[in-house]
Amino acid sequence: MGPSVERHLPVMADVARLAGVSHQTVSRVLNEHPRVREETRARVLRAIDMLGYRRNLTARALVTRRSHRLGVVSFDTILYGPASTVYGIERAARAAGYFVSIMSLRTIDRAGVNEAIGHLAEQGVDGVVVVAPQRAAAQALADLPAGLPAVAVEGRHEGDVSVVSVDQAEGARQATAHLLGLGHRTVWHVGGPDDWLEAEGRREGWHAALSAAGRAIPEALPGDWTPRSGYAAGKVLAGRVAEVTAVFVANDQMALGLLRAFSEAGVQVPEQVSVVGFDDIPEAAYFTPALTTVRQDFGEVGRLSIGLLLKQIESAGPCGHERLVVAPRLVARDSTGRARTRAPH
Amino acid sequence: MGPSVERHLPVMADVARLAGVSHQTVSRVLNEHPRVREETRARVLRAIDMLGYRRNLTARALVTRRSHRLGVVSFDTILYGPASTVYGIERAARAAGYFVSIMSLRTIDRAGVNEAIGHLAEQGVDGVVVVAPQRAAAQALADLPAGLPAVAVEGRHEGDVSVVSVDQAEGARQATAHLLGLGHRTVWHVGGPDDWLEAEGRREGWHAALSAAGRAIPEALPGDWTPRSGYAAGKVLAGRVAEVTAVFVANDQMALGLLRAFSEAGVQVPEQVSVVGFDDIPEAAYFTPALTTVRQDFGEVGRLSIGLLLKQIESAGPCGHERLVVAPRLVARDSTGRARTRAPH
DNA sequence: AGTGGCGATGTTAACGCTAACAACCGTGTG
DNA sequence: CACACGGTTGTTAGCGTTAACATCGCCACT
Repeated sequence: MGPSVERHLPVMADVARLAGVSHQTVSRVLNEHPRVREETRARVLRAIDMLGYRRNLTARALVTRRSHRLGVVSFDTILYGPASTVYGIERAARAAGYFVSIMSLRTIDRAGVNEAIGHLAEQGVDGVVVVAPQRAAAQALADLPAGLPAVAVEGRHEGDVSVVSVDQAEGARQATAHLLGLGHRTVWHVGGPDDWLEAEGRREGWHAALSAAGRAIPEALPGDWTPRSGYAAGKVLAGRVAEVTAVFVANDQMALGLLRAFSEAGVQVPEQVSVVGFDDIPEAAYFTPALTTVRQDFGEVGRLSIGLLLKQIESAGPCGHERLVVAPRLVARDSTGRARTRAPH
Repeated sequence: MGPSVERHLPVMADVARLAGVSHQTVSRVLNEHPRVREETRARVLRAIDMLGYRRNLTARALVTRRSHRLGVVSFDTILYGPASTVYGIERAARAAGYFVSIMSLRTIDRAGVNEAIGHLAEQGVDGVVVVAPQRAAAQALADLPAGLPAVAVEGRHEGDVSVVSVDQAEGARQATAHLLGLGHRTVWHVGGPDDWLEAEGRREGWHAALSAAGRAIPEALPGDWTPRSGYAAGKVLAGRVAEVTAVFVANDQMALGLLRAFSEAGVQVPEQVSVVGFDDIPEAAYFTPALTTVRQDFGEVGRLSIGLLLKQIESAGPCGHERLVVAPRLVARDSTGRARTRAPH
């Protein structure tokens, strides 16, 4: 039998020996250093191939102090929004030559977020993206480990962290304005959970649009993003169908529940009531009726946040916190229509 | 001013100096070695706290040859199924003290999967979970880097890799049997993409259940998981409503499209046609009508796959490939009902 | 012919940690 | 009182890589 089969994986020194060069030359070939003779490079590459050598990026990270890995802290990555955001981040990171380590949290409290960031820092990530749609998560960014580059996504501009977010208020304004433009006197609202910044932004945009038009502002109904809560809100609104002609629901899942409640109560959409959602989940176009909603560009959010993070990492300093905003856009479908005319005009 | 602020992060030696012990003692405290005097431990912990020291797990990984990180290769992590699976895996991994690095692929070909696994191996993960619902991904597992522990999820039992999967055929059988039990003569099927193993399993289960009952087996309609394709299938089936009384759709999103097509065509569900989906996405209970579907336990899949992987890692040897199967279960809602009686019984 | 310069390669010393072994100390025993 | 022993701590040597510097030819120029 040949040499023991159960040996270590080959290391640079093994390649060097086989190629008849020093391990540093192997390193140079791997790092595409320009000052290596073509013939030497070929010999090294052949040796690498023969041994099936793979470099150990852990050792490299130790000496270069760069792991080429980024951490992502998120919350409930099954929800369409966070899942899409994380996906966008991961794609952008990989395009830039970085890996991504993920921590999804079940509970979002300041301590939990801090702990997650701490773990990632120990693991040696070069920076972190915190998808922080909740107030508590945004606050946690105030006490980051010193010197760790970080970017918040969907967060609030607190502390010295750069933030990338979709302009929730703008989306809500578009949704509300769209409904007012169709002749509705006012627009009702089913909101998201109070501790979510996105819920707050959407509520604000809705409120602002109504104010700007000088319309009455109905009290918002509470919701928690789930279809169930939208259903409950729908039951309530269906009972007041005389006065309700348009509803802006803070996300598509709740809009689904609301449509269901309306359908059960015999309320016709859009003939009696118009409905707008938010998110444009893949199912939205196939709701009955197809849902008018607001689409967010998660890919862009991912690209921008990674761009900002890499700028911090590469400049090796806290280079002024920025705030980048991505505009959402309304996608009009069949759940919105002209208001029933109460009085002849 | 005190000592230069722009110094390195503190390392073990700094802690040791401040605590008046050797760095090895610091290491022992951190690793909860039993042979450390209580008072020494306290002094070290105090020093750690004062300096804000965090250990460098990269250095630790280099010497222990254990990164406590696992790689996950997946595909389109926005889809409910993969997203849930990845989430389940991540939770189980963290519960076991492991971190997770994710690579979501856009295209699933053998080369792409291999490359992803290779990158993760270089990064020093202790093992990989490959969420391989497509034939091509499952095949890629045949040529894994030697010595890298791996587990496939939703894959096929090829090569020497352990596999954890939901019993798709069983779920489809339950769905089909449920419909037959309601008096339907036969059950139509809208399938998933041909290259997905899950689509294949669901089709097989449907086929087997019909065969076992000695029923006619209609030709399956093609689909690609999207609501759009379900809608198209729904249009076709609505045109044949005389003969179609029950449909098993391979996932919930397509079922949504199908319900929409039925609704547009005036086909009543479940009065005229019963519909069953697969996945139990959070929206399913709020479709109109609420969708009868098949629920998969992704948490269990995550736990089992991590369990299998850690067994391989800790035994440090390829300990016989296993095949674990998780049973899905039917969730009956309002989209299924008794068959219209053609002839008096 | 001597010297400067540059391209290609080798040598040495980290990076921050753990494993292995050595050393020390107080105590109980022959 | 010498000695063994076990609990506690220190010392040394890597893990596999890159950075920094040293070396060695070779050619061009004065």
